Amino acid sequence: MDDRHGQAAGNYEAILREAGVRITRPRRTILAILADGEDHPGALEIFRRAAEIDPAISLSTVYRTMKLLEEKGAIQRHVFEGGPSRFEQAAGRHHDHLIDVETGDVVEFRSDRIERLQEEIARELGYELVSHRLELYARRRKPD
Amino acid sequence: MDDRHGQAAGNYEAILREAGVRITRPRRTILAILADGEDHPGALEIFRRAAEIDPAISLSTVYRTMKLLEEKGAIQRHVFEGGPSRFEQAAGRHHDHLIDVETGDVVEFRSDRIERLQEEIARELGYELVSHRLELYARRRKPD
DNA sequence: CTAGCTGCAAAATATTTGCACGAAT
DNA sequence: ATTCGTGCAAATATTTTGCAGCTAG
Repeated sequence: MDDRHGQAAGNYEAILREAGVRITRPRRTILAILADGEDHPGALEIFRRAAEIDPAISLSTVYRTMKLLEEKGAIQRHVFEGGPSRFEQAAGRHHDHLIDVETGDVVEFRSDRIERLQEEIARELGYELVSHRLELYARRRKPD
Repeated sequence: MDDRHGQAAGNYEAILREAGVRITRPRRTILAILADGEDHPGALEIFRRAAEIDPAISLSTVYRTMKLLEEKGAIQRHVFEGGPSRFEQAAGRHHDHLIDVETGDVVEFRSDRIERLQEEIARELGYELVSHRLELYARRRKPD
């Protein structure tokens, strides 16, 4: 079965444990939310969802945990046009994002051709590619 | 001759005048800086350069002017990873950016192939492309 | 036990805005 | 003259941090 998410929750804990980091109550709560989410929530949204489970949790802890997870490579941070940071599980292979400009929804996609072209361009300019960011801002096509 | 910049300064004024906007001292100062710059300065950097010419200028005015110019389509705003907004003249044809992760320098490039692929991907996903953002974060290749 | 976490409040960063005065048309 | 723009200070939004108490290992 494709229990990508339930699996990922355990995976997060494993990653943190291995890094010698304590598994605390707030962290477990946040991890569960990340593992559950099909979307790309921001810090505040994660905080809201976490507060429902454990009202004692603080926004600072959400931010601290996100930073920690990002450093450990467990999640990825995205900053789409004019908005706050939003997060997603790092599990799965690399992909880029299409953002629905009307709803804010995010669609993931991947193009090996574009990936290759990027490497090529960087090389041509005398650089070594470290990372990249490709975002398509688009509007759902109406069948006219 | 390729007096892209001197020309652009006048161009800015024309754009603003046409929009029924007053050409004031601070605006003229900021416009001159934009027209001059070969780089992608942020609001604070523009403010610093402007203050050298006219110490009375305020940071608010820089922000207000940038917003105005952006609305009029005279400049483009970029928000690169983890930094404040940076601006560039909208003149010239579309291009993407490679950011030197060590120095923050920006190299402009353009790839018709990538442009086409993006259109294609959006269409395949059932969307109509509105705009996009492609940034390559890279490090200068050392000749080993 | 005790180093690492947490919540809270305050700071930091980037940007926007209300207001009374001054300048452009 | 009148409207629009400015500087200043205060407000906003997002994220980070100092600190004293709490807790996981």
